[in-house]
Amino acid sequence: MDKNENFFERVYQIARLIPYGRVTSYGAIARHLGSGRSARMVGWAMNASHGLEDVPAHRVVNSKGILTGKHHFEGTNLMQQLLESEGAVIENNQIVNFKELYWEP
DNA sequence: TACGTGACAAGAG
DNA sequence: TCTCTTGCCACGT
Repeated sequence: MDKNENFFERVYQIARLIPYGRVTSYGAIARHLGSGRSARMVGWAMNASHGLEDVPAHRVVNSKGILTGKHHFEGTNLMQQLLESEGAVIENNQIVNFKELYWEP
């Protein structure tokens, strides 16, 4: 039981550590968890974090800085709106200044 | 218990 | 340089 939340909880914790106006990638989180190539699991954990307000999933994108998961948000551009609100520049579902906002745990 | 799925990443052709 | 394939791990059915 607690094991289940354990892995998820770690992903949430990392996401919660992301400062305002910063973004990170699934791979970075996965690598921090010790499973460099299990980035898919990070996405899965994010899927479970929908109802959690403390998890800024909109700040988590793939290594390209593309808002891959925006499809999972309520609005079509909610994820983009949130990121733009934080000073990010989104273009074509991709963060233009991704490397500038890139934050590693 | 076993198979399929999933918001990715990296390597090889 | 671009596209395709494989690997990875845990959850859901």
